[in-house]
Amino acid sequence: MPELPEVETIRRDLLSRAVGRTFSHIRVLPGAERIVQWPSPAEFCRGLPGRRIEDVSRRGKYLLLQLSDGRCLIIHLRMTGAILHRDKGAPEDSYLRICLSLDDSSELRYTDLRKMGSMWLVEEPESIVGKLGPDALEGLTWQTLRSLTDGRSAPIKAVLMDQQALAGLGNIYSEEALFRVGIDPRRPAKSLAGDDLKRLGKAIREVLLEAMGHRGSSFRDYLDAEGREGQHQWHVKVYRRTGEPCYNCGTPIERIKLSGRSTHFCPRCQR
DNA sequence: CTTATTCCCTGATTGC
DNA sequence: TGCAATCAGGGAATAA
Repeated sequence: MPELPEVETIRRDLLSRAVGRTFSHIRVLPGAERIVQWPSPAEFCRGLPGRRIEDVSRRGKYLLLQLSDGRCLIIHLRMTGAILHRDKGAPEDSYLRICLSLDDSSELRYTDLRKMGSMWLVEEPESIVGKLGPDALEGLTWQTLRSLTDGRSAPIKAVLMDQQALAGLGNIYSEEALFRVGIDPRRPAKSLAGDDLKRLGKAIREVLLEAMGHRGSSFRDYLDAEGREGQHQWHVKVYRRTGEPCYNCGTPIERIKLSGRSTHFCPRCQR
């Protein structure tokens, strides 16, 4: 389930592997049409060939490929999407949904077991990513956190995962950041003091940078653009550790449902 | 405006 | 052991 560190890892892979390359043939495999959100799959396949990839950027969990004709290819991986940069003749990958051939006999293979990912080919990227809040890595200050949490009675974890408040955090890294600062994920966002928010902002940054240092977390499906797993799953403190002892105090990690999402935390360390 | 729930999708895991 | 129910979860849509 790619969150900010995973998407950023892929972005960096693509900077060296795809920037400067030009799209040739595009294939949307049968049954994968709904991944292409805009324009129609047929227009999508006609629109990309001949366009060079000028840059790859990121907003939250969205990847943006800036193209030579001024348009932008936007990709969201949802839970099981991956972008694999392979030689044309490489062994086939499971769950291939969209194949974007490049001019150097390589291809970007979009694989996605659950077919929930999305792509857009648009003139104006803000039409897709404009609704996002500030990026959790680039745009985070504690004053920002204050303005996001102000007046909100929703659990702090729900606010951290709200992409229109703060873009980039999902279940893994919101849980890890809250554990790091000892804050109960159920606490109403507005109940956090300024000092809590300062520490939380720092923890979010630290957790994201550490995960990026490990090239992301591979719990089930995540692979980088070279097809390799990340390593941060071996370093999480609470995520999916239900019943296992807290590394701080030994208390079993609890799992609850919060806003429809499973949530892991230490009932003793997080108040 | 807010927060909570459902749906999408398919393979892995859990429970009886 | 076998098979059905549940789980995983980002974000859009919908309900309240």
